[in-house]
Amino acid sequence: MAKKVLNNIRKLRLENNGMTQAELAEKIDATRQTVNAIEAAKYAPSLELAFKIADVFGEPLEMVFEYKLTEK
Amino acid sequence: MAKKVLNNIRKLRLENNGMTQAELAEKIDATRQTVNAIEAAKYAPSLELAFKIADVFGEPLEMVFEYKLTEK
DNA sequence: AATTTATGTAAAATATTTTTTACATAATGT
DNA sequence: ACATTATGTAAAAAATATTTTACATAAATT
Repeated sequence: MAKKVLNNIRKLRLENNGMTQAELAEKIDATRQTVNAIEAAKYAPSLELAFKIADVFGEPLEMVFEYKLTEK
Repeated sequence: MAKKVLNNIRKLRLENNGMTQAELAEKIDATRQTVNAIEAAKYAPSLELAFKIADVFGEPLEMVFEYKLTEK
């Protein structure tokens, strides 16, 4: 009933030569802990961070993050 | 040299029967002041709010918000 | 001209995101 | 087996987003 922000970060990291969380963090000027939390969907990133992450993978934002209905 | 989050909210509001800031705010469960600030790019919204706004206009997020190099 | 509606703005309070520091475990390499 | 690298997690502080309350002006309506 409620929409949630989902992401494909882990999949994209692994597809990109197994980029580590720390490497991704460095590329977006954030910390490893932030990447870890966002990837685990502990919280959603700011729009700016979301754009930076999508840019790293050369994907449109909506290929990385989706706003979707989730069962409970 | 720096990228910034730009938006087309005003344009989209006007195209949608001149939807007011207050009406948009209500549809996304935010306040009129928040819509006003985001529209004026005083700050960028959370990713979730950004998705909600895009949904109201039936547009993909990247049609509403762009992360672009800005002169100056 | 007077009234109502829409927008701009601001300060303080609250909520959320991000950093910093730190430790623990899992996975990989030597 | 040992050492190194990657990931998970947590608590407190800092930064940023959002609300609340309030007032001011602009624009539209009667």
